[in-house]
Amino acid sequence: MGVSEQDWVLHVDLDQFVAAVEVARRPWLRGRPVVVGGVGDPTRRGVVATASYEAREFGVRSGMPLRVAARRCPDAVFLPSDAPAYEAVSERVMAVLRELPAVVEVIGWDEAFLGARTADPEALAAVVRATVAERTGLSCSVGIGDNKLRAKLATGFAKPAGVYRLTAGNWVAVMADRPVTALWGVGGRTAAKLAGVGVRTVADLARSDPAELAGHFGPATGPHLRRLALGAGDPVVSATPWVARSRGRETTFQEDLTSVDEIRGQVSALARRVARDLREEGRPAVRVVVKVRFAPFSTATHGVPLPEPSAEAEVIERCALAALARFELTRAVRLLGVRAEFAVPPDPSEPTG
DNA sequence: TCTGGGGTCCTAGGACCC
DNA sequence: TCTGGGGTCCTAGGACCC
Repeated sequence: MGVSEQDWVLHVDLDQFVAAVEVARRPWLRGRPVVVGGVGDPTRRGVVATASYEAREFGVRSGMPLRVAARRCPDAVFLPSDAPAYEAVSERVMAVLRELPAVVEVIGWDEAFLGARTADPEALAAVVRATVAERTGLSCSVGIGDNKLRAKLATGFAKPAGVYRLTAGNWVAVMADRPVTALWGVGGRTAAKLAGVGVRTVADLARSDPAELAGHFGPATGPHLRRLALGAGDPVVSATPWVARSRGRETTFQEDLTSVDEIRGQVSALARRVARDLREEGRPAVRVVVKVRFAPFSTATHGVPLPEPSAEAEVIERCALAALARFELTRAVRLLGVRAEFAVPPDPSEPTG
């Protein structure tokens, strides 16, 4: 053996996944700007879930209001989100990945970590890309790293349809001068707060004092931010399936709600919908949380514990209405949500009695 | 520009207990 | 009188991600 084998993390991310699924079943859309989101009507409330690369050329980005997307790209084809279709395709892709010589950890519809021991991770990445393309018709990008953080960030440099390696060896050269938002887990709010103490780049953050960061961001988050800037991350890929902590449903109304009776009725409907999801999953909830977004855009939540674990529609509904009763419903409501929380799964590292 | 829907995790403050 | 010091649990809010 000429080259020594080593443990690698590969991050596989499907290119413009949702748009690609839609184009696959409507081949005449290939090459056109496609925007998926909301109910597929840019004159109504909703945001962009995914834009095809052709639409991105016009400055359309995910999270952008659909009406803004329509202004930037009037010729785009607007489609509604079809979650069940994307879930079905996602499952096929993950099944294909599991046939490869690697441990597969699914982290979303369109992405997964692969753990593998190999002397040539680029060769494995090429096999992943070719196999996914051949078996599903979808294009993906692959990031190679010595931990999950670096592999995930590497994918950003690999896109579209490429492969990139980011390790301790090139971390400083590639990342040091980038803004802190280049890190996975640092968003605009944290970046603004960091800028307030003179920290703008990944290098700035890497040389910050963890204790000082703890003072600004909390005992866990502060030091964690600095570890991110150093490129430190979890190197272990696990195939153990994820156990959900909660299930919820929420709706933004096309017209704000002002009638208390109507608000109650909508919360009842959402609660019954959640209860159905719980029964299909076969897991009882222990707590129900109601979310209210008032016009123009302020959000509050109230929750109530269930008297005992339950997935019964009557129980979930009654508790949701009890939670709703704790709000002062004096303003117009643009969104209502109901979320059911499960009992926290036992921590396998804790010894039991 | 006017802001979806699905989630997860962390933090701070108050309640409560000894 | 003018008031400890923790530890733990619960809740609401905030930040982030896809």
